[in-house]
Parts: sequence; C-alpha cells; structure tokens
Amino acid sequence: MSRSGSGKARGTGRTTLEQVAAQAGVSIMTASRALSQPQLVSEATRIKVEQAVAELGYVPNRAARALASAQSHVIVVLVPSLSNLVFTAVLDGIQDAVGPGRYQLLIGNTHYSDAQEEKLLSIYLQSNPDGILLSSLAHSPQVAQMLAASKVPVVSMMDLADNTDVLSVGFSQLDAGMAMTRYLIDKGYRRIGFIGAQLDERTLRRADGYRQAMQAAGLADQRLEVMVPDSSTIALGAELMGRMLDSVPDVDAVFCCNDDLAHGAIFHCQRQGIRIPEQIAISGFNDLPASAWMMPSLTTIDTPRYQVGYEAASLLLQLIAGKEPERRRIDLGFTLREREST
Amino acid sequence: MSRSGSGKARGTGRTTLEQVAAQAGVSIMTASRALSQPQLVSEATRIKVEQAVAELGYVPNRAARALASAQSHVIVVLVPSLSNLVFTAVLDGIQDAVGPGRYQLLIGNTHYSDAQEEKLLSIYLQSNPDGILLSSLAHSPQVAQMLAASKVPVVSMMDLADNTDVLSVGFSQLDAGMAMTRYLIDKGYRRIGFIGAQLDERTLRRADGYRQAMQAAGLADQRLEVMVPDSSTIALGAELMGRMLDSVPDVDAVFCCNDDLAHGAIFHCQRQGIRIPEQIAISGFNDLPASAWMMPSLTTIDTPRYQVGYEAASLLLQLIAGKEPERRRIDLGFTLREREST
DNA sequence: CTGAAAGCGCTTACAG
DNA sequence: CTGAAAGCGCTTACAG
Repeated sequence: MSRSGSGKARGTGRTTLEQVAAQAGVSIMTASRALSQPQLVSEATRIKVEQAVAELGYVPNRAARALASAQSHVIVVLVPSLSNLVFTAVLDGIQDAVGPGRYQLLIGNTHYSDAQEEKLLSIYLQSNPDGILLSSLAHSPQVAQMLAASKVPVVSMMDLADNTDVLSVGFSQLDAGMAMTRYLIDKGYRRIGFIGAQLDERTLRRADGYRQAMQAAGLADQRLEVMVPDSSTIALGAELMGRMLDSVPDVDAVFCCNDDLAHGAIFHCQRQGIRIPEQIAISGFNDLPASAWMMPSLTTIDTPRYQVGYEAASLLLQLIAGKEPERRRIDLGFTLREREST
Repeated sequence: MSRSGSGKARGTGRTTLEQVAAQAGVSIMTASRALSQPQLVSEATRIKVEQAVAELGYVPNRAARALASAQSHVIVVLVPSLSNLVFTAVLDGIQDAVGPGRYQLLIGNTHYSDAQEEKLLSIYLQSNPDGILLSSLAHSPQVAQMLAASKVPVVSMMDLADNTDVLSVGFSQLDAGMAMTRYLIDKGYRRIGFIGAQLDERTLRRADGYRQAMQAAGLADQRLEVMVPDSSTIALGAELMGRMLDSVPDVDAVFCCNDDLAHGAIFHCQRQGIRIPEQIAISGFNDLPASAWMMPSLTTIDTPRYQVGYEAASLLLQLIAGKEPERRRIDLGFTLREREST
C-alpha cells in the first residue's frame, strides 16, 4: 500500500516483492521464501507466488537482497590484461566453475599496473564481495593492506606461492622457464638468447629459470638477455629479435617469454630470409592457438590456464562455504610442446 | 550505538557511515554529504570526516547506496566472446569512455548463444543497471521483452540498425563485405570463394555483401561459399580452406569472414606448397595484430572496434544523463588494408 | 552549512 | 507451513 499513495516516489518504480505478495495473497516473507527456499513452502503457495511473479514481471532487487542478507554473491576477478588470450581462458575456467546465476563476476583489468589494481580493488570492495581472485602474488603495500582489512577470502592464480599463507593455484613459472632452457641446451644449442617484455612478475620468474639453467650449464652471458618493459606484442617481438641479432650475431636459439613475442620473432626472421630452426631456433611460452598451426610451428610451453581459472574458483568457493580446503597450493604443471621451430 | 550492543549481529561487521559520523562528531547525513557532495559542507567538517574515514578504514556499502538512491551506477555489457580480440578492444574503448570509479561494468560473455544472453540479462537486470551495451541488433523475443520491460537505455554495438528506434554504433557489415569482394574483383580475381564460420548476424551480413557484389559482377556461384556454424579458429580456417580447394579446384581467391580463419587458410596453403597470392589470394576481416606481420601479410578490413566501444559508451552516458543525443546511429566506417596476400 | 525522520526492498530471527 | 517486526546502511526531501 505504502507506495501506491500519491506521495513523492523514491524507489525505482519497479515491481516489488510486496506487490508480488499482495497479488499472490500471502505475506511478503512467504513470497520471499517461495522464491529463495521453495522447499520450505507448500506447493500451492509456491505456485501462487510464481504466477504473481510471472504476471507482474517481477525482477528481484539485488541491492536490497545484498543489504538485508549481508551477502553480495559477488566474486571479484582481477586480471592484468584482456587482450592476452591467456587471461580470457582463465576467465572461461572461472565462469565454468562458478556456474551461472549464483555468483556475479566483477571483472577488472589492471593493465599490469599497481595503481590500477589498487583503484579497482578499492571500488570493488564497496560491493562487499564474497571472494577475490587475483592474477598475481605480489602486491603494493596498499593493496595488501586493503585485502587484509577486508577479510575477504583471496586466491592467487598463475604462479605458486612460496608458502601456504597465501592460497595459490597455478604452476611454477621458474620451473617452466628452466625446463624450456634445458630443453634447448639438450638439443645442442649453446648461444641461447632470452627475449622478455612487460617484465611482470611471471616474466621475471621465467627469466630466473632461464638464467639458472644457463648458469648450471656454464653458458650464462648477460648480453644474451634482451628485456624491455613494453607490452608484449608481435611487433615488439619482431623488433627485439632484430636487436638480438644485431647485438649477439652468433646467437643460435632464442627463448621468447611468450608466444606473441615468438611469433613476431619468427616473422622477422622470415622477412630477413633467416631459416628456422636451421640458422636459429625459436621457442615461446603459453601455446596460443596460432603456435601449432603457423609455419614453422612453434615449440612452446603449454600452460593450463583454463584449469587454473577453474581450480582457483573451485578453491575460492570452498573458502566462501566455510570449508577448510585440503590443499592451499595447487600445482597444475605445464607441458613442453616440441615442434618445428627448434 | 545500535550495533554496539550485545544483540545478535546481522550486518557485515564492517565500519559504517554511522561510526564515521560518530568519530567525526557530526550527524550521519553530514558525513554522507561530506563524502558525496563535499562542496555542500564546510571545509572543517569535510576534513574531520575524511580523517574519520581514514582512521576507521571506512569502505562505503554500495548495496545500501544503490537501494537508497535507486541508482546502481552499473552498466551491463554483453559480448559474444572474450577469446576474440575484437571484443576485448571494444571493452577497452568502453572502459576508457566510462572512466574509473563512477560506473561499475558488469561484463557478460554470451558465447554467441541466445539462451546465454537471456540468462545473463535476467541476472544482470536484478542489479537495476543504469544502462546496457549489447553487441548485436537481433535478439530473441524473450530478450527483447525483458529489455523493453526494464526501460533501461540500450545501445547496440558493431552493426548499424536500419532505423533509429534502436540506438547503434558501428559500421555496415554489409558494405564492408561488399567492399572487400569488389576489391578482389577489381584485382582481376574471378572465382572468389567465401569462408564463413559461427554464422552470427555479423558474419551473415558480410556474406550478404559478398553475395551482392558477386551477383552484380555476374560471378555468383553457390559452390564458392563454404559456411559452417562452428566457432572461428585458426584450425577451422585451415580445414575449411582444404575443403574449399577440394570442392572448387579453380578457386583463385578466398575472402575469409575474419582474420582467424584467414590465418588458418594461409597456414594450410603454406603446408600444401600453394603460393599466396600467385596461386590463390586470401583476405580476412578485422585486421588483428598478426595480420600485418605474418608472411605473407594479410589483406583485410580494419574495423574501428575500440572506437565502437568508446562511442557506444559515450552515447549511453548521454542517455543516462537524460540528454537527447544528436545522433542515434553512429557510422564509424572501416578501412580496407591492402597487403601481400592478394 | 547542518540535522531528525522516513524510506529504499529485501531477509533474518523469532513466534505460532 | 506462515506471518508481524526489526533491521541491513545508506540517501532523500524537508526544515532550520
């Protein structure tokens, strides 16, 4: 009754539960139960309410529900990039694990920026999320402080944490970088270069792996590393490959820290008439769709990115449900795909 | 005071505006104003409130604000795919136009499914969004009905509407399909094939453009069309190219409805030893980053996807602000990039 | 420039 | 199986 008067309207003007209840001839809270816990209500009541909902075109007000129940059913997901197919696969995994309807995903793109991460988090925290999924282990002090103060469960994706204070799902970027480098060494390559961009923590860990493997084999040489903070693109891969060939003419293999750069490196060599792998071998990281199909096909590390998203979301859902997860650090491994380019 | 008693707690346990106001020694609504309309408050008051906010680590409760103000500050964005770089560029444009903080983007991936679109919309409508951005013009009757009933402003992206009942920002998929086909005809190709996948409305419009141009030139031949509903991938492009070569051995050019398929088609030809463009020309659509760099580089249509997102979001913001936009149909055009593959 | 009251639309205990 | 009351944490008019 209250809203049907001629007083000033404040709400959205939409159909409310109150109107549904009136139409169905039940109390407002019976109507509420019929919708959210139908097993607690008689079938006759449930049907009456459902009819009223259909007739009135009732759409629940999520803000009111969130406020009353102190539960947002929101999960925040922060990724460093959406133009990188790696993270869209992670999102697919998350979406599939969470399922439709129950939770709302709030997806933020940090563009690899700490400042952006902080900004997004401060905004998303206003939604009182039930859980948070992050794509990195390292955070600015501000972000760490906000996360701690919020007391919201957090799971980190992609790399693995050193300890189990932080929940993490992924694989060892260090080991993967080492594995690719050892593979090239075992193949007989000696002057193995490393091309890295963006220089985010995952790239740096892969570079660490490269370095450790080169040192163990007595092949380390600072000049073999070409690293720049720019975003990884095909164009940059081509440019850095050119720079590598100029500065280290005797380089016989190049490990690119991701497939985009490797594709650019291959295209550059093709334009220069340099044969792959006869004159120079090239490898990548991530196994993007093009890598298996291009000519020559690209040797790379196949990373379980969809699985990472899926398992991280599953772990988070356990935490949200108040269960103590059996594993707080889930290593999903990686697979080296040997192809024509090495 | 109310919450500090020993009664059963119902809320989230977080700091509230009430606590901030108490700490600052002002009323709850003065505190509210100090945060959202600081110009209406004395500087001394503003500073006191800001200090209290900092000391208590206050984070506003968005659900409460949305409920009280009947404004969600949410914009819903529905895209058909995130693994397609076209739509991540659209999202970037939207994000830049909307700016940080003011609006929250609710991003949904329909995976090219009407059922998913309906499901997502029904859930997102519960958040009472201020506006909706859609990636298509055609919708199921259920979706059309939900949109109409919600009375939320909607802008459609990518293709252009036939009339101005619907607000749309994009370019003519038909014209673009026609332009590429005419270009190939003008180049002297006669047996021009068309490879299409997904068969979403944009692909079908491009195919229409191809067909009209071929008919106008007296070159139409049903057998030149290879179209399947599967998702566009490089692998599928390679497969469909093989099918095309088998069924139409005298084909001299192939217009692929997007770059992913074109890349696959090129890789397939390279593995078969077929020279491009000498034996067969190949063109794509969208101008993905790899297209300019691969060997041979790909002739394609450069589409203004970032701009589409930016302009569509700008238009939506005007509608939300209650302004009558000067243009309800914004044509951003397209550019044909001639490269080595044709 | 500041405040007391009412209200947004739901859910949560508590009764019956 | 059903209901009356209180409350979630804010903002909106309305006064002063």
